[in-house]
Amino acid sequence: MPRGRRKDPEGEGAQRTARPVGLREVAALASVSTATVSRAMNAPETVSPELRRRIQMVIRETGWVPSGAARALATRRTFTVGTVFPSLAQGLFANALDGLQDELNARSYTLLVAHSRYSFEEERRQAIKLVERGVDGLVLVGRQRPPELVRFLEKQNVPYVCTFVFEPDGRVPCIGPDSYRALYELTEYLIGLGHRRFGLIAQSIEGNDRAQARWNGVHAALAARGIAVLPQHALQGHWSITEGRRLFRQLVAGYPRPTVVMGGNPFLAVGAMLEALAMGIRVPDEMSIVGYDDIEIMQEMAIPITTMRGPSDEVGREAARVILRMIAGETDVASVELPSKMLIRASTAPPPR
Amino acid sequence: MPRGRRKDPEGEGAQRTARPVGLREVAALASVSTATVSRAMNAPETVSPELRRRIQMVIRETGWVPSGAARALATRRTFTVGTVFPSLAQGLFANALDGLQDELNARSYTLLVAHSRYSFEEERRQAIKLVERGVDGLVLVGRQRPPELVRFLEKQNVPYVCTFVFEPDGRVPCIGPDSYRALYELTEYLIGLGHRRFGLIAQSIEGNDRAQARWNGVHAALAARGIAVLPQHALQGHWSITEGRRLFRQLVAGYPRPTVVMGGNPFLAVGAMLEALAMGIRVPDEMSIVGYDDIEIMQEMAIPITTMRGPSDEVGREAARVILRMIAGETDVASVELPSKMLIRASTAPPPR
DNA sequence: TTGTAAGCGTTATCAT
DNA sequence: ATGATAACGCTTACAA
Repeated sequence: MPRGRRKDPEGEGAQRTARPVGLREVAALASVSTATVSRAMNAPETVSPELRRRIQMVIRETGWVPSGAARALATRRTFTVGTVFPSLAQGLFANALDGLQDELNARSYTLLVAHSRYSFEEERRQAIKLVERGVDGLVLVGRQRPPELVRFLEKQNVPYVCTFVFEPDGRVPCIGPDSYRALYELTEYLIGLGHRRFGLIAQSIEGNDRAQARWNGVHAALAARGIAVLPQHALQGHWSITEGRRLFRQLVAGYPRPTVVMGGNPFLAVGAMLEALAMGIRVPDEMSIVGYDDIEIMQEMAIPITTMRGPSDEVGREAARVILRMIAGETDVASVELPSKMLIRASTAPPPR
Repeated sequence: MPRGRRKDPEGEGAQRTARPVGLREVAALASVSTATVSRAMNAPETVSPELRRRIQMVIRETGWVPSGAARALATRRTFTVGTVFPSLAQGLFANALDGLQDELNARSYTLLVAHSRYSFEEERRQAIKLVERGVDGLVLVGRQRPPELVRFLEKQNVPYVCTFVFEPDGRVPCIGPDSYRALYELTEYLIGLGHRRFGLIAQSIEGNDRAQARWNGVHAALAARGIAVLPQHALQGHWSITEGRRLFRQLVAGYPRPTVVMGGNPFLAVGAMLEALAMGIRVPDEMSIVGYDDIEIMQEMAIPITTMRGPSDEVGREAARVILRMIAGETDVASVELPSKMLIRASTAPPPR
């Protein structure tokens, strides 16, 4: 005769650990059924004002807090959205996270976060963990990921969106700037100024389709004009101001010098600018410098830096809206392209002579 | 004769929406009881290798993912920690979040985030929401908060820690730098250099006990030497580089000028420095400038800025460790002070003449 | 409008 | 070592 967990509610056994109040206690105290309490919470209009009042009182008095786990189990919804970002500390993602949280909060969703450290394998692990936790939807970064993960998400029927990219192929909504086009345009502007010798300093594009798309945009624009980049004029490294200085130094050490240097992110651009100033290179007369994306310091420097500003908190906000629509069951959710904006500042001019 | 939800598992009704595989299906396919499958997951050593193998196979084949909600309901644990930070986008908090996530992830906990936008009321709401979601513990910022919230957390028995502060009073663990002492020391250093006329630019300290503690430290150090700050030399505003410039301009417009300007955060300090350079004020000969906390640009500027570096990702890491210990039921968890470090750079020197 | 009770998918107790 | 089953705390179909 198997018995399972002992029942004994208010039986002889003097319970030492007073069970926390639950829906049942509230119902009992308000002299209604548990169903009514539940309705009073989730569909107040279906409960008579009188009962509603009584129930509210009891809830207040007892300080009852409904159990999310129980609710999730019963409804199969957690009202929770998960994100796997490469990093949480980088300005770009931190801003997006902030926007995401803002928008989710407004619809009383909660945000679960994880980071992948730019590793696909880690992204996969984290995403799976989030699905186990029961997230209703997922916000990921980039369009590229292991097919294994994609299959998993499809099988589990977890909706997700890709952010910071815009490569609509109709399968999964993308929310972000079209980095390719943004850099294509920025490059065209520079070509228009007369530049022909380009120097490129970028963070490593390995496992980073956003960075990849940016460089593709640059090269495409150059190729369209028959311009080639000298091998020693295309450098990759880490991302930081210090790294920007280092790469810039390396770039201008040889001959011929580029007439314009493009930084793949704001830090590299700031580093390049600082190093140029330190080396006594006159910007923009001797050399132009541009960046990608915008941080406050770029426009506050002695010579403000021309750049293409991407939307980052707006990516978060829009991603929230889109994923919520998918969760709500909408089937025709489209990708949304968020515009980048070219900010022409003092760091760019026609090449010397 | 009430019936509740219809049961009919594999009854006549051809279920169109195939129920997702669950523990039961796995158990059936492996020809074991659900209890055994559960054990194979949570205490493998208590299950015979043979069954373990069989179960693993079935799990792999079916792609079963355990339901976090059900598990949470049964165990009353979610393996989830929540945070309510004033902002997610600010470098300080973004770093802490990153460290927190890192450390939690290593112990397979997941992080739920919310932000309060520096509002106590919002902090309260968010914290309650997180508790409803079932977080096992909470990481908050600062020592000060509505007693209502404190009571709530105590009543619900949710452990929490306070970060970015160190004011151990034995009740709740604090993890952070002693900002008061940090700025006390920085100020003493400046006094030691000979400075007597201090200019202070800070972000608003309203509802921000960390910023408050910093200024208290400055004023205490000054008071200890009988130094007073002129009213027009203590300015408050927003936090940003632009704001730093604005406040600095305002500060030096009058007479007498301070011989040293202290910025309450890295952005204000950078702004002050940029404005000083733009105005042709020679730093540090004519005027010294210091900041609080450290961001990369501070040491990369033409004149690197002296500052007191606080630990920010370490705050996250340590907070994770401490809250996990509390969740584990440890009762004697102490506060931990994380050291600040004075970084003397080129922006400070004795006052002119 | 309100009540009854089954069911959500696990874990854990007890018996074997 | 394994199995049977109650319990976790809600929601909801159906009946009244």
